[in-house]
Order: sequence, then C-alpha cells, then structure tokens
Amino acid sequence: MLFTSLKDVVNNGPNFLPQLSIDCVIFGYHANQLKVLLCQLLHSDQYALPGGFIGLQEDIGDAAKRILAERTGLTQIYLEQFGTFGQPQRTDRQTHQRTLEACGIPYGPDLWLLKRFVSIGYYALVDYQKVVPTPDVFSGSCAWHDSHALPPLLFDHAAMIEKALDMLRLMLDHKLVGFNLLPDTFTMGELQGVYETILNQKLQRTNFQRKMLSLGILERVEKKYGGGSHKAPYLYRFDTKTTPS
Amino acid sequence: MLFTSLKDVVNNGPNFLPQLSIDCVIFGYHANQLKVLLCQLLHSDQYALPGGFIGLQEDIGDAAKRILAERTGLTQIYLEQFGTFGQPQRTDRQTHQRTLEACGIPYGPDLWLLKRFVSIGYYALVDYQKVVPTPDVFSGSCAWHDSHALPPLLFDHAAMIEKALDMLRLMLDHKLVGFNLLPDTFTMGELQGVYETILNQKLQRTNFQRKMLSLGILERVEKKYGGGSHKAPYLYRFDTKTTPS
DNA sequence: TCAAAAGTGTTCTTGTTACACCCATGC
DNA sequence: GCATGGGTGTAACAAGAACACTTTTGA
Repeated sequence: MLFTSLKDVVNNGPNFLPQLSIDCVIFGYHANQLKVLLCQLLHSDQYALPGGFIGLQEDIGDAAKRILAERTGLTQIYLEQFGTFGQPQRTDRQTHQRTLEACGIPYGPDLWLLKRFVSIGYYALVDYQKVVPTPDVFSGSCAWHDSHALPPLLFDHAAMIEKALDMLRLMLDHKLVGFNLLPDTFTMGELQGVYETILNQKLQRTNFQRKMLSLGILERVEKKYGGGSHKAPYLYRFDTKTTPS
Repeated sequence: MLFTSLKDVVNNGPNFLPQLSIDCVIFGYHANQLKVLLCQLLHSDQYALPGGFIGLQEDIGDAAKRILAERTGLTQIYLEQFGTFGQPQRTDRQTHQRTLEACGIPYGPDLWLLKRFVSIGYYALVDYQKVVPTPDVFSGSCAWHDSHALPPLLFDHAAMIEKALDMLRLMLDHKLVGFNLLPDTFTMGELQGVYETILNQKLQRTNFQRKMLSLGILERVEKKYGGGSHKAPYLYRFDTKTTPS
C-alpha cells in the first residue's frame, strides 16, 4: 500500500478504515535541540505531522510503522502510542478542500477525506542523522523543526505535540528511552544534552554521569579523540536499543 | 442518544462513527479488593467491558462519559484514556452473530456491527457504593468482579484491563488519584488499603500516613466512632475530587 | 603551561525505612 | 486492664545535590 499521488490517495478511501487516521510525532535531536519532523502542506503555509490512514486489515501499530518508514526511511524505530484525539471539530473540511482545489483534483461533497476524523497519536524517537525526510502526497516538503519554534500547525497538531512531549517526559523517568535519539555510540555529554533538552532543565554533570552508569546498561567503548583542547570523552553504547514494550 | 433494545442499536449503525468503539474499565474498591464492572453478554458465558459507540458529532470523551453514566448512574467521574486497541483480529464476527441469532434479530452479512472495530480504552475510578450497575443492550447483567478473579472475557478485554491497571499504577505515583475510589470521607486505613490493593504490596502504616498528610491535600474532618474496640480513626476528605487533566 | 572538558571522590542534605512509643476505645 | 487499631517521634540508612579535585587533551 504505497501511494504516489494525492489523487491516488483520494480515490482509495474505501481501502482505509473510515474516519480514522494516525499522526506521528517524530522526535530527533540535533544541535542541542529537540526536533520534530513536519510536512509543509501543498499550497499552504501550514505544517502537519506525518500521518496516514489504516488499511482495512492492517494493525494500527503496523500502520504507524509504515508511515514512519515512508517519511524517514527507517524501520526498527522506537514507537509508542500516546493518545487518541477525537473532538468532533478537530478537523475541518476547508483545509483539505483548498488543497484539492489547488491541485485540480475533482471531488464530491461526500468525499471520505472531508469527513470528521479521529486520530491515533504515536511518537517516535529516531537518530536524527539516519533520517531521510520524505514528503507525503499532501505535502511539498518534509523537514525538521525545533520543538521550541514550531510553525503554524494543522488542526490540533500543536496539542498533539504537547501531549507527546508530556508522555515522553513521563517515560524518561521510568524507562531508558533517551538513547534512541542518539547514534549507536555517544558521549555522556551528548546524552546529558538529550535529557536537559527534553526536561528543559540543567542537570548536574557529575551526578548525571554517576546515575546513568549506576544503571549498568551503558557499555564503555573507547575514547573519542579529535574535537577540542580537552580530555577525550569515552564513547558509550546502549545495547538493547529500540525496545518498546 | 439512548437505546432501549439491541434491535434499536443494530438499526442505528449509520448514526455512529464506523468501526470505532469505546470500552471502559470501571474500577471500584470494596472489601479490600479492586473491582471491575463487567457485563455478562446475552446468551453467553462471556463477560465484556461496558462499551459503546460514538455519535457522528460526539466528542470521544463525552461518549465515554455517556457510557459510564448509563452503566453506573454516575456523572462527574474520574476518567482517563489509556490506549487504543486496533489489531485487525481483535474482534470476531461470530460472537455478535451468535447473540443476534439467539435474540432473533435479523441481520445481513454487511451489518456494521460485524465489521472490524478499533476500540478506545478509558478507565474510570468510582465510589463503589454510589454505583447502580445497569446492563446495556448486549448484556443480561452488569456486576462487579474482583480484578484478581476475572471471568472469561470477550475479545481482548482481558488485555485492556491489564493495560488499564498498568496505567493506573503509573498514575498512582504521579497524581493523587486513589481518593476517587473512596467515599467522600474515609479513614487513613481505608486509603492505605486502596494503595496496597492497586500496587499489590504491603505499605508501612506509619510512613504512609505521614506521606499522605505531607502532601497537604487531606482535610481532617472528625473522628469516626463506633466499629471495634480501638481508638477511633480520623476521617479525611479530599477536596479537589474528580479532577483529571 | 594553561584553559577546557571529562571523570572521580567527598561532604552535606534530604527523604525513606524501620521501629519504638503513646493514645483512645470497647470488652 | 488489656487487646486492638490509630497517631506521633526518632534513629538508621539510602539517595540526591553541591562542590572540590584530578586527568587528559590541543593550543
């Protein structure tokens, strides 16, 4: 189920679960910023979360993975459902109508896409460097945005990102989830940066290091030479990556 | 939107969001047990979570509240969404078919009710004593069951309860949620019982009391006389009841 | 040799745990 | 009085915060 054009999707309504969609908040980490992958809608200044629809016989988790793979090129991603959004007015007909008209795609008043949609939200943690952002059929471009400087967003997507962030912060206390935002090996400073950015607070360097190491999940690999005029930091590896549950 | 017969509901498919349902895990506390409200399906030995469908223009949270009100007689209930379940095979045609046939209700092969359903799960915390369990159109009875001794359950409802319990335990650490399972006034021992039952572990009486009081949310009301041959415990009240967010 | 960043050790504070003790009540 | 359950005080311990100190690197 891969669609190459908007028209293709518009005509495939009967192959999806009706009035149900998936939206993915894809988090990456770069330059001390928590980034979110957003798609700029065609002929619009609005941005949207990467989303999609669910095949008639497709598992909703699988659908989320498929959408993620299509937008990032990655499989094996840390993925977690964080909430389902179902206010009757969360979507509006006008936005899609404008897009369809601007693209010259004919449609009737009962087009499936113009109906009310309930959306299931997933968030993903990915290695920024590995992602190849790829726009979907609704959008002209797909790119990273700083989570603290988001552009105008479609529908309730801003609220979705907020909720996803809340859940991510909650998870950070309970599970060792931050690693998924980093490459396979990383320094303790980089890991601390991830935590500080997500939690939006400075952490004590020395205590952070001890706490992380005390969990016994980090493997010290080798020293990383190069960089600046200072002691070379160790590189660490986290074994059990991409392990939701 | 209140339906009095199964036939009534079966013929009202077009008034609901298609292939989407809501299931509620309603928790109560009684006799040192965490209870779950379950409905016994008509002409079956299976039990189901109280559930329902979503009106075409109804908010999903409002739908959950409506379902809760219909089954318990209560409004103003602590309610929280805990997950959406969407495996393609989670529901099966046979169960509903059997019920419809046993009830002598005619149906076609394309009946909306026999399609695949994605279900949004909510859990609720209620005061056991205030609930008047009321069966829905699919069931002959509606009653409390000990969460540690559940009868055979419909579809993936057992997994839903498990997930709801996980989320409830998680919440118990972060928010003061246990009060919603008790009457307006309660003793510290009763509150401790709630925590011990949900977390499934004994807690230290003296420290539990200090911890709860240190949060500054409990108002001491009066002493509770009667009962046994021992010191009368204070009664406490929790002001900001039923405050999700 | 010096600045900058990484890693380790040590103290101080805080919060948790465990348990001893006292209080009220009905038999 | 005394057994029973409720409430408070306190010492012992563990976890966290703050900070001093050493190590390593490139300029």
